[in-house]
Amino acid sequence: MKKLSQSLEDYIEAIHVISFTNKVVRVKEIAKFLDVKTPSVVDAVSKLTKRGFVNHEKYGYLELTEEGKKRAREVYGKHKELYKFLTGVLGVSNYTSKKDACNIEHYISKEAMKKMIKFTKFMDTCPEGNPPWLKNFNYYVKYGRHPSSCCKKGSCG
Amino acid sequence: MKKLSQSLEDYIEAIHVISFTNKVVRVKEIAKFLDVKTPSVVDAVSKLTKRGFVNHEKYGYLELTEEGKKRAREVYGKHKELYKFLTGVLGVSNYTSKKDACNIEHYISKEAMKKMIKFTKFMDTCPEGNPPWLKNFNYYVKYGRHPSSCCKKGSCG
DNA sequence: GTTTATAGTTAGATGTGTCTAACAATATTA
DNA sequence: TAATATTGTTAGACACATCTAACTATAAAC
Repeated sequence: MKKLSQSLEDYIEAIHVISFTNKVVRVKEIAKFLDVKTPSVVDAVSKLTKRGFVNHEKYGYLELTEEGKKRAREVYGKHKELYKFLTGVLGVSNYTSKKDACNIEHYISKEAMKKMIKFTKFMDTCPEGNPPWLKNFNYYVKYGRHPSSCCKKGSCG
Repeated sequence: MKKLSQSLEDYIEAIHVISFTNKVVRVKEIAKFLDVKTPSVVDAVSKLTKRGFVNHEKYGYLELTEEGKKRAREVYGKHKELYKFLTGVLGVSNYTSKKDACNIEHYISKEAMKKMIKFTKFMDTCPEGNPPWLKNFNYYVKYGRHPSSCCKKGSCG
């Protein structure tokens, strides 16, 4: 897989996400989305075009190539899963989880990501519904100790 | 708290960690530790000196100021906690956990870090010892399904 | 169909972080 | 203590990512 800087990955991801809601993607939209000025976008897009991730006709619309889409799905997939884990498992606020996911998505390994996804799924597929250990963790966060029922009578870890 | 780039944080952390085992810290050691050339170290150290994180006499030894030590402990603390979480909770390999911790330590928020530390502690202080949910998670990773005992007879989430 | 507004581009500057090559200071050792 | 080896520094180059200001192309309005 070709190496891309965090910055270029962000541009690809931005194009991907913008195209969920907009029929076409324009330079200006990307600038707004990433909070940068348009010349920065033009620069980045030109690099991405050269490297085969983006199609772009001068003064026209932008779109991801197949390779670009693939990469965007990878990065955005990590984003979503990180967000789910941070909010759903650790109970981090939505705002912070989003920010953290935006950063961490560029750095976390495939291996760790897989395990994290597994963990979220392990939680979501609990036969009991809301898993006892999650309730116990939330209790632990709130009161700084395990609930008295925790691990007594084999109730939960 | 003053802002520092990932790179400069790495230099501070390197000085901190090297000083665990070496009486004195030298430019060459940092270069080896971070796998960069010595001019890069000199550059970074000069910036850190100007900004009050490092004391350095030309051609002499290096040491962190009080502010530098404080920052180093913060960053390295995150590193250790991330490592513990990745290996201990998610079961990521030692090698990958170390690499991931090295990157993520610069980006993760205080809020998420706090929750993550809580979670590790929640695991470590389980009255049962090894928490049932962790065993169940490992089972889930291995076999792709919850063990039959899971959440039956109130055994565990 | 001109004029005006909007969007996109180019040129040039800045800041960061890295490198190689050449040079300077300290440490080692003969 | 003079020669040599090691370590540290400086100078200059390059890549990346951003910006402002000036310019150009397309779109909208009159």
